[in-house]
Amino acid sequence: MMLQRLQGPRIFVESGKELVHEGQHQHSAYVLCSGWAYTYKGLPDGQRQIIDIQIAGDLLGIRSLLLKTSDQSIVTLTEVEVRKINTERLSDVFRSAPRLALALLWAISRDEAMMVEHLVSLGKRDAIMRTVHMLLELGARAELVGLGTSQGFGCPISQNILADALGITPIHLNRVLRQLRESKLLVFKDGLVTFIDRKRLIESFQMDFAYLNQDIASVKKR
Amino acid sequence: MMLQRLQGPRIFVESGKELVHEGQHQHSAYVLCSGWAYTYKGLPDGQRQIIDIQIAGDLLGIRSLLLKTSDQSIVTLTEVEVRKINTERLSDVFRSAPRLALALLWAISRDEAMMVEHLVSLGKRDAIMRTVHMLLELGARAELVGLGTSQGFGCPISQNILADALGITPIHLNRVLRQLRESKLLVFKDGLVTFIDRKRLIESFQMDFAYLNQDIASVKKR
DNA sequence: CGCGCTCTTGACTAGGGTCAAGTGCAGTGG
DNA sequence: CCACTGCACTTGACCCTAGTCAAGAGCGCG
Repeated sequence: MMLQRLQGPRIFVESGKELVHEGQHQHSAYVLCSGWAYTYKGLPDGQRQIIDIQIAGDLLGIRSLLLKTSDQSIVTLTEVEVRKINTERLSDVFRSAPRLALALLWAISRDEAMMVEHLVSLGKRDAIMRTVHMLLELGARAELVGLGTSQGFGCPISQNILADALGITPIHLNRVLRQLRESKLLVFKDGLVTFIDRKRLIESFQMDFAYLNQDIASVKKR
Repeated sequence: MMLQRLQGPRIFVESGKELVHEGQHQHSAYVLCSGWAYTYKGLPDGQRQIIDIQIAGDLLGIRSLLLKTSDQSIVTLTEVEVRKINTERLSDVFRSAPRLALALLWAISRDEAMMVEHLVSLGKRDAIMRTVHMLLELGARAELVGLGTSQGFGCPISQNILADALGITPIHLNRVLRQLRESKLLVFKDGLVTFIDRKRLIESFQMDFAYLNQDIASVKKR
């Protein structure tokens, strides 16, 4: 990617830190080079809904990049390595490299496709399906960047956090995980997700992950 | 907006037609000049989750604009007037008018902010809150483009469709609407939403619609 | 050692889904 | 003019998924 031109120096951040805070005015976007993070939105009553979970190669905070104040918070799940994206030069770069603008747009589109899928999960899938879907998606993405195999992947997410992403309570998530474990479909233990019977998982839950492998439209080829 | 340069001629489409179909390859984006539409994603079991509802002034299909195949369908709720957005010239336009690229990015961001809010609703709010939130949001947006007042607005959405957007069954939505009617908060009848006690609605449900009025970040001013 | 964290499990409850039946149209055709 | 059909909306009875409350286990850490 030509995104290099937009990037600042490497920054290392420890686990559990807030990279961007909801309501923050001077916020920037980052490329996540290594480690895990998640984006959430808080509710007035103190609850929070996790919007998405990011791994190496993902962009952080592009969503609210152009908004004056970020409406979401970003928190690290592990130690991470990020590079700040230089937003002041955006418009210059677009002029000199319009294809980069398209690349950025494409990255955002992929991001949105995942968010849409998440939204569908919360709207129409029950707890087990949500859980399976999320873990399979994370597994597929981890595999794409070499952080896992088709058998499983290291997943530094606590049940509390995963539950906040899935829109269910940690207690119920725990029950679901037990159920999946007992029916020999997958195991999530000690930060390690193991797909025992991946084929059966995908089939019996009718999952479709095409949206992860979206090609860029012909628009770019010119 | 300078979006004019990207637009094709006016097109009129009747109510209930699919503008873009899920899985379609040659799909384009549109500006919705008048009328209502919604975007949904279908599930293998025949259900569907409505992602968002669009009114005059909104963009249709920008989300999957850069993806080879659209993963969502767009359907008209009324007769609509749209203008096709010329995507072949995108990269040219970006070169000559990089600020337009930013404007587009900004439009996408606002769009995403609404989607995030929708996601939060599905994840963390119960049926009444979801309903109130959705109707207040639609009301605020309708008011912004002159299609309603703070008292209410014309809302050409059937309970079935609204339920599919809210992630609840039409039956339950009906119960919720009755409850809201009986507690003298709002009435949704004959395609007309009337806020009886808007202040109490917003207060008792702790709604925050700041995300609808996001200013563009300073990035653009250069 | 005790505190705090994540995880686990059980018992009970409630919000929302399912099933089923009925009402009130607008459209259509006899 | 009056069936007859189809659709959007209502409402009731019942059930099940997931939330709540409560308690305990295992573990890293000051």
